[in-house]
Amino acid sequence: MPPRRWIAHLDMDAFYASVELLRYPELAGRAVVIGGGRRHQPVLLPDGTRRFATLAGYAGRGVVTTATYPARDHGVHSGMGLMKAAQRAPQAILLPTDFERYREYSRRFKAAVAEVAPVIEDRGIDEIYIDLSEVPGAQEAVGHDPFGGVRAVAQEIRNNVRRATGLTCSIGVTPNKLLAKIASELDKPDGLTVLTHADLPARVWPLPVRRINGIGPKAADKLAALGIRTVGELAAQDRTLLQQHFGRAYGRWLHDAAQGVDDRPLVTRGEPVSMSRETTFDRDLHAVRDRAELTGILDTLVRQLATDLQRKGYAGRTIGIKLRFEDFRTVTRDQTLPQPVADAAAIRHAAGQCLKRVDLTRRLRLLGVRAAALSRT
DNA sequence: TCTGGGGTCCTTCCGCCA
DNA sequence: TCTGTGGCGGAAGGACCC
Repeated sequence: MPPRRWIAHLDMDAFYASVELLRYPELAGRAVVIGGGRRHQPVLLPDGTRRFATLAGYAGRGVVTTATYPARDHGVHSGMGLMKAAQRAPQAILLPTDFERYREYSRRFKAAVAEVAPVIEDRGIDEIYIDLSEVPGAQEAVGHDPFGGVRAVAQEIRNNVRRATGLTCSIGVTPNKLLAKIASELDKPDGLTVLTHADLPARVWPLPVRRINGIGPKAADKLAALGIRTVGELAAQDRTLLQQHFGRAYGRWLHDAAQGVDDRPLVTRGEPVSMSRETTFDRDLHAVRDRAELTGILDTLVRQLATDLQRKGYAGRTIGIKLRFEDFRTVTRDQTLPQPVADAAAIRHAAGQCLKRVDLTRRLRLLGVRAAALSRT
């Protein structure tokens, strides 16, 4: 008999916030929000304690990157504007993001997982998929629990992550990536959920369609307009009807997803496709009136991108810019060059050419530079 | 008080060419 | 030669995700 396929999805619990709590243990149990700019660093007082900024009176354009669970209880969620978060939880502590530190903990937890199960798909800084099918013991029953073996393996992974980082995570273990991603959220934080297809009607079908990875706000709205709100309601739909409304490929995928069907393999990381730098201004800028300031920002972004490319050993043949106007409309312009480039002067020149092809009547809120069609140098 | 920054992938359109 | 078709690379936009 072929081994049963067991795919785990591991998600670190409130990752950035939890890393910050490791260095500021006095904040444990408090509403803490990570986000905003460089300001709002904690200040070390003469008596050895620290003074933290709070959300009260926050002014500016930032959004919440992560919130601790107590902050979430006040209705604060990632992606929310900090101004709005300040209204909901003015007493919450505000900390700036420290990506260097999060990346370090990310490396640590992934190494801890790899000691137990080496087949890993990277899905960003705080989550991974793991193939447990071939891990010794994973296929065995334990006592009356037919899935006791794989449960034990997942628990061992959780213990190892905890030992290596001091952090908790949540794991979902199922026959595929789609269900594993859903399952890891069912018992968050610090949870372990094992599901098979037999559990679908009871555990997955009652969930809102948004819980399916790949159904975003647009698709969810469109489904709601058809009276489809839960995964179960989606599962009950006729495939051809879904294809009529969502196109052949996406319609079929929706239908499969609701049945828990997903045979995508794990992708053990390949080469990057693009690299970019972008920034949102403190205030909207006008192409003519604020020309000097815009030029300075563009030069900085170009230099950062060139540094990133060179440090990682890549060059890009397609250089592009991204502009966001005051009304949030976004445009991009690309230029493909005869040869890949990685130096600031060449990127700057190409970006300048792209910029000429945009109507710059409206004021701008964001500027970005991108290199694609990457090759190793 | 609106709405960050870094990505991936997909679709559509267009020009070029066989 | 005319017309059609289809592949392909590049460009633009959009949806989605962490």
